[in-house]
Amino acid sequence: MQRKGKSSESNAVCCRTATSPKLGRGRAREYARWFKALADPTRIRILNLLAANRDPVCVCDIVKHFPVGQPTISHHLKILRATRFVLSERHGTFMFYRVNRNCLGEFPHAARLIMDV
Amino acid sequence: MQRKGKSSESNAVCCRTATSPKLGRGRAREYARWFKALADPTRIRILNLLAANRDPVCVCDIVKHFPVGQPTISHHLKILRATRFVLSERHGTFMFYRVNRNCLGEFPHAARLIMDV
DNA sequence: CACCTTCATTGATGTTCTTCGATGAATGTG
DNA sequence: CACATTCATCGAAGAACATCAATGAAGGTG
Repeated sequence: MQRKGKSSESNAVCCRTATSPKLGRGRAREYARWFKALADPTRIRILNLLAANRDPVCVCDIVKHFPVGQPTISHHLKILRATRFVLSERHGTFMFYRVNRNCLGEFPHAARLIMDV
Repeated sequence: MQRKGKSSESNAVCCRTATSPKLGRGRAREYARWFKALADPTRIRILNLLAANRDPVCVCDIVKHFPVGQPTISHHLKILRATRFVLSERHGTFMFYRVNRNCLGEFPHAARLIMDV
């Protein structure tokens, strides 16, 4: 590579050397996991359903609105809970889920950390 | 929550019926694709590298900062470009990439559409 | 205590994703 | 025009993912 200085010195290849990313590999992995939780249409709509309901919703009621089985919904809920997008509480046999509205504020924050100077 | 008519009729299972998601399936797929573009640590760090450089950066300069090959970087750039997270322009043999800062504003917007009432 | 309901977990299957090496296309250089 | 360089694309391999049917666990009901 080393496209050579027409005269001499510059051993810069194409352009000038770029500044490295500031985000460490660990933190990038964290963010990726966070975004990956939203990288599925069903999960996005589960989140949207929960947001549309003021009160917590139980799993069987969520299942009714989607063309996938209950184990799949449980799987998605587990991912959403692990990333803090939803919160859960149990009442007897029932598990009630609700959206974690604190997450709303984290979006601009994450965006700034990744894409801002 | 409608714990089922102790006496008779109500065949409602657990609670009261929940409101359906407002986001259509098509739009949810769109958003999922958008978030999926950020669901990889390498892509997040590429974005962060481009954001850290005021001037556009060429592919070979990006490659230098990552432990993956040039075809892989090109693949990631293609995804980031398709989702408008980065913009590109060519100069001779070189392709220069830069972050699309307009995307910053889209994060809170998307979050509100999905998670807000 | 036997039974039912709700939900989570397991194991399997097909699809999608990340990565690689090899190749191709476009452009510049002697 | 022959050759080198930059970058994109292709095909393959392995990992990760979404989904399902079956099963398990926890709690309520008679």
